[in-house]
Amino acid sequence: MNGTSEISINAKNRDYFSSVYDVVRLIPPGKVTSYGAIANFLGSAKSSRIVGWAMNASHKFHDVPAHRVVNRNGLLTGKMHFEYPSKMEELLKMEGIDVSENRIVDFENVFWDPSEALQKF
DNA sequence: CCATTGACTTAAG
DNA sequence: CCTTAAGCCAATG
Repeated sequence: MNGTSEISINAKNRDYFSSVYDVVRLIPPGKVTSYGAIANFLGSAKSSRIVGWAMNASHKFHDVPAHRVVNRNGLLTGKMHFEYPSKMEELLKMEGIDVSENRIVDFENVFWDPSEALQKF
């Protein structure tokens, strides 16, 4: 079989990466969360950078709404990694989230904390 | 195994 | 609000 490389990547990253993707997939439309919140929910609050690492590879997984993950200030720090820089902002506004100057407007009101919304598994 | 990197976060000035 | 610096940890070469 020739498609084993992609599968092996998935298998190798299954532990942490897949857990991150699971959480991101559960973010309700119109809500956002932060890298640190995801890391905290997964039990490793200091691995927020690893969550960003996982998101960098999330392009392979079409079900992951990466635009709903921002940094703890509500800044769209990952926008440069989309197909084009304004894509992230467009996707957010399409869900009713207002964005101004690369920042989520009323960030605390649209913030979705997986630790409160989800049961730990 | 060592050095570098990074879609983070916190603290300090 | 701005920039630096340090801590952090997995991936990458």
